[in-house]
Amino acid sequence: MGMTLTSRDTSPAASQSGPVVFVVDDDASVREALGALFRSIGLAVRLFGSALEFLQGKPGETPGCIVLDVRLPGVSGLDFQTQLSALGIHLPIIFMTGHGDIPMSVRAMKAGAIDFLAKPFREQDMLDAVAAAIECDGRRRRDLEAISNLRSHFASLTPREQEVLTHVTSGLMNKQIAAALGLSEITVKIHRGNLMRKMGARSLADLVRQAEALGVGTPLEMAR
Amino acid sequence: MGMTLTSRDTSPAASQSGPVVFVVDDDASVREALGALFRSIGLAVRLFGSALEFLQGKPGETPGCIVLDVRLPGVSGLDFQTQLSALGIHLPIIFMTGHGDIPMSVRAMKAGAIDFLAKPFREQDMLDAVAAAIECDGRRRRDLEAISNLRSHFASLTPREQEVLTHVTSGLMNKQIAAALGLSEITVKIHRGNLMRKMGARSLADLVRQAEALGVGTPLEMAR
DNA sequence: AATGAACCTAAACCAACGTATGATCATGCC
DNA sequence: GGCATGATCATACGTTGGTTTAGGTTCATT
Repeated sequence: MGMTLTSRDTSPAASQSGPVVFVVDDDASVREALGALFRSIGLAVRLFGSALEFLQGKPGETPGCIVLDVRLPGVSGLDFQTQLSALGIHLPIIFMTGHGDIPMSVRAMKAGAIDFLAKPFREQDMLDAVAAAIECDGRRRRDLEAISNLRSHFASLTPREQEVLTHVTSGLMNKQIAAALGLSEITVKIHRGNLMRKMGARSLADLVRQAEALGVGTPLEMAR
Repeated sequence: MGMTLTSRDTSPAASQSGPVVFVVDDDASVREALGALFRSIGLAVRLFGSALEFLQGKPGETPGCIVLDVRLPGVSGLDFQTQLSALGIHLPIIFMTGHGDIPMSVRAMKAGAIDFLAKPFREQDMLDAVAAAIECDGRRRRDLEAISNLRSHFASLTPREQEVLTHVTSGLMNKQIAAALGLSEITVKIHRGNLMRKMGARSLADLVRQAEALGVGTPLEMAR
């Protein structure tokens, strides 16, 4: 097969199709074999010969996972894992290697890899790992989107409203918040009503949970 | 930060001394060498020649970690890891092996092992792993104790109070709770006041956070 | 100059919350 | 029987929460 670069799949709707398996391996035959394997179960695939090539694409938005050879031209797969993390690309990684050792695999797993397969591996093991990785990425993305929504709601609050929110979710009464911020109680009530509406919180319990997810308004550990 | 608590493992007051390293290896010379190593930095050590021997002691209460050879008489170290988990013994495990392979190490790490060291390893690596494991166990125990306190508080509530708590932390008003439980509003107020006192919650925000930690009173995912 | 956004406040009002006080009833235990 | 506990309800009172209406300021943008 002369195809060396990205083999964009037939499906044109690359936006919201499904999870994609990014295969990064310098051995073209391995790439192609893996590509065929994943396509055989209906997964979209993109193939890359190096880390740089992979970065040239714009991953990170697309859901899926990375199948990564430890030995790459240029950087090592382990270092690449670190780079990706630093770049904010948190796609689950499945490592594979022909000449790996235990410390290598342990380092990869400690750094969050989903799996680490020594060549030769059974195809089923790879498929299982990819399935787990995609499942994991899906969960991560759902969680991320949930708190992203929360954050945008929080960002839509005025500074004052944000202050009031943190005080409210800390369990302070309107009177106390007013004193803390140098306001009258009625003003606090106004802000409070506004922020409840903007945050889409239908009860104080709602708001506290949202604040918990956002990491705001929990000043001290609860007593006892 | 080595807490230089005396290695008086002789004393029967094993209650609140410090973290203990449980070494499980069938090779007596390895056991002794590890024992000496850990004692040299002020850690308490207990040595075992087999998994059974280890279980004969009463671990699980004592904070610390396990240093475990993969090859053991009887069960394999990996299987033993599973057994311990099933037994509710969640001490962090550091594996070591002279004849391990990558799948073995990956399985161990996936099952939650702190580290997996191939012999021969550097002493410093083992010490680092043990330090990390003890730190991890400390965190786990602190978290566990916190929610254990919460649970005992929750258990001290009467059935009715528990019901009311879940409804309150779901964001319902007293009136709605009363309707849901077939009570009058005043009765709900009574229960509510009592449970706030018993739970040691000084505000509704407090209570919601406690309920969150307990996993009660979060009926539906928040809208939007 | 005008507009709008964010901020602040007040008066008035109603709903919700919380805590007494006092009482009834059933259960289980000594 | 006597006792404690849990559960229930009522009346009453005071506090807290929340909205509406009706103002006011400052500041940046238009």
